[in-house]
Amino acid sequence: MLVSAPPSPSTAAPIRVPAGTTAQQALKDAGVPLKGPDGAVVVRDVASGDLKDLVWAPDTETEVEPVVAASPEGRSVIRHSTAHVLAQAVQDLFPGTRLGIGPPVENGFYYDFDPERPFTPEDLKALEKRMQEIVKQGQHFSRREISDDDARAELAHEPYKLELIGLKGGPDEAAEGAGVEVGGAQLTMYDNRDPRTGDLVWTDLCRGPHLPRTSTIPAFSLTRTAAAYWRGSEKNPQLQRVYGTAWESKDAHKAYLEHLAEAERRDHRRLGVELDLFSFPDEIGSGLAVFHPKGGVVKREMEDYVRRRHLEEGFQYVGTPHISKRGLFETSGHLPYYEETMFPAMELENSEYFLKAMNCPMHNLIFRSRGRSYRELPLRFFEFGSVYRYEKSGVVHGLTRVRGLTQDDSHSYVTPEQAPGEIRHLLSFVLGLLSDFGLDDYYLELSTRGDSDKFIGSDEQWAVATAVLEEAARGTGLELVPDPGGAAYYGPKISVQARDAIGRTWQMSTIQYDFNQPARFGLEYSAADGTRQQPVMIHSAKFGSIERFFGVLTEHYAGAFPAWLAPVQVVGIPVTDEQVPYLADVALLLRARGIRVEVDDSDDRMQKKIRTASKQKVPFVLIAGATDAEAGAVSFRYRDGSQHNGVPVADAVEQVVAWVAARHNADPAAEIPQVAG
RNA sequence: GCCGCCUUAGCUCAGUCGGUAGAGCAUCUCACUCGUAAUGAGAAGGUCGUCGGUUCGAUUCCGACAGGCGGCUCCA
Repeated sequence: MLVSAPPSPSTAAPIRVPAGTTAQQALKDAGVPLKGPDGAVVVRDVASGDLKDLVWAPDTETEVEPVVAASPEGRSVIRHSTAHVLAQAVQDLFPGTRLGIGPPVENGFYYDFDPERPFTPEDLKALEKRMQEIVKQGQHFSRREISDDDARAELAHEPYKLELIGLKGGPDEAAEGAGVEVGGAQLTMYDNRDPRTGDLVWTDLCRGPHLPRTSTIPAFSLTRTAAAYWRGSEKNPQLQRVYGTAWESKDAHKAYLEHLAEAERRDHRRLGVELDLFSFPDEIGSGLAVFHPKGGVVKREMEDYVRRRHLEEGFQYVGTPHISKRGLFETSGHLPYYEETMFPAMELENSEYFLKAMNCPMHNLIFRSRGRSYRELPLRFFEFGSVYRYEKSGVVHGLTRVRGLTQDDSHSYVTPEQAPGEIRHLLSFVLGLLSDFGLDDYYLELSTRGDSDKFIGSDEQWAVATAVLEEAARGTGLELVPDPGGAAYYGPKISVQARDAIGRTWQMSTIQYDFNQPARFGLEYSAADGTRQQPVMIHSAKFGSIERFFGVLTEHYAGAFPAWLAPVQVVGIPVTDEQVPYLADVALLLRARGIRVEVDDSDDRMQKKIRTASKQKVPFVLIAGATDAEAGAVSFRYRDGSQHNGVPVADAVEQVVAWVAARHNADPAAEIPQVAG
């Protein structure tokens, strides 16, 4: 929670606040700005580390540090105060609406409500307008300590708040975000007061701190409404959540909205249609994608490269069917945990068959198909395994959450001694693979066992497995984020979170250490001393799923795929019809070298053809008019609009071939020297 | 699965206070032959998501279902 984050290292020298003086006055006297992005919005009590309102006046002389608007904590305070303004607006416009909680979140805030009826988009506009009025009024946020009993009396009409009072000071599981309401031992109310009359306008149970006045909120907007379960559990009633965003300046607000617009432009679902890559026909079913020829090219290039790299890294390509009898998933232990998320069984010949939701059990059968020797280990099986998962209807989302997907799945069978080395090997392999595709900014997450009883195996086994993974992860020097309780039931995992071109993170690769399935399948190998030993199994998916990775790559490149992945790498555009045969000959030369090339011989004008090629994000456009044809040359137009005119055909072919063969992820452009051959 | 919203031509969207519909782009045809992001003209294209109900009459109102969108929950 940002509000209670440790002091940031950039804070200036502490400021002395004399007893009985407000922090605000002390800052003012010290010349600390109180306006703008660099102005202080709250202060930190240096001794306790707690954040305090600017109007706070300590009883004894105290040292404080200013917390400025344009800092993570400052933004949280702005957002939290904006959430209060939203709640006030809601209760103004929709009297009788009960309040849930309203914490700051990444990039904004939300507030949960229990209204008479759900909010409409028009309601949102009206609320935003009312909020602007409240902001303009400059109401004071005024802190007031209150006893539990008094709070219960005062909030008798707010059942959700009453529930929070009962949870006060408890662990964070009270409710995500509840800490901002009832975080400390002493309950406090925040009264919003009219700046002129001092009249009480509105009040809310809140821990604070807050901005001094509503008019100190620099910029905000409401973004969407949604339902959310009270205290995050689907067993509880659903409340109406209103999301908003708030920033330290109008510029920062604008930049964030622009970021959202950019994300929308990059949305792979939109680009999938525009670039004719894939679709989700209703007739097939929700969450089941078909890849069109152009998407098929990208997918095949991805697969070809990944398959090749696996073979180079010592994996053996295997193949397994899409369905199997029930017993297999009972042996693996998956069924008790995942039957509900598997497609229902089909009954035939007195057996129940399931569409497979994971590949590992079948790989185990390949391992077990004959006796294995320690000399074979590490034994690495890999395939593009298609699995089907009955994802709940509300979670299916483009290519990133589907019901039919293909995992680039591998299982390494190793001796316990080999496990650390194999995990290091896998980690460097997946990181290399991701950067080959242009994703080279990532951090790692270590998912470990939680308290729930879904996890099988002994504490000691988990401890060993977790230690092995953690050591390998630390060895990469990358940031490692803990994820307690996030492990699979059979073992801990490392996942790679990659940041894309606009800073969003996606879970990609996973590496899991599994001591359970080898036991359940009775896997064994003959050791050097002739004894039979149980191998350790290491699961690894590099892309996670081909579909998801396709979607992420599409968004990362905004549809402008690197030349080596581009569905169409070269489009030939004749200035007039006369150059069509000439360009057709050039295309033949390129095609003979494996380049995907088309000649636009439609009866559009040349400018239109250039526009079409640009919109299709083709990396190389080769233009030829009479001048070029006579000179045996072509003119390059690159994706950024730059040109390179009069290039001899042989050189042009070599340039394209070399660029593609090098698998550059950057865009070719005129300024980049193109080395022939 | 839950809550809300949405579904009209291949795509993006107008429209009909209940009398079976329109634009731009894309497609096709014709003319134009042009040097770096839209040449012009014309044509074709929709049982208005599906199934029921109300009605003389439903794309429009109501219901169910399917699909989509935004969240929540979930995500081996």
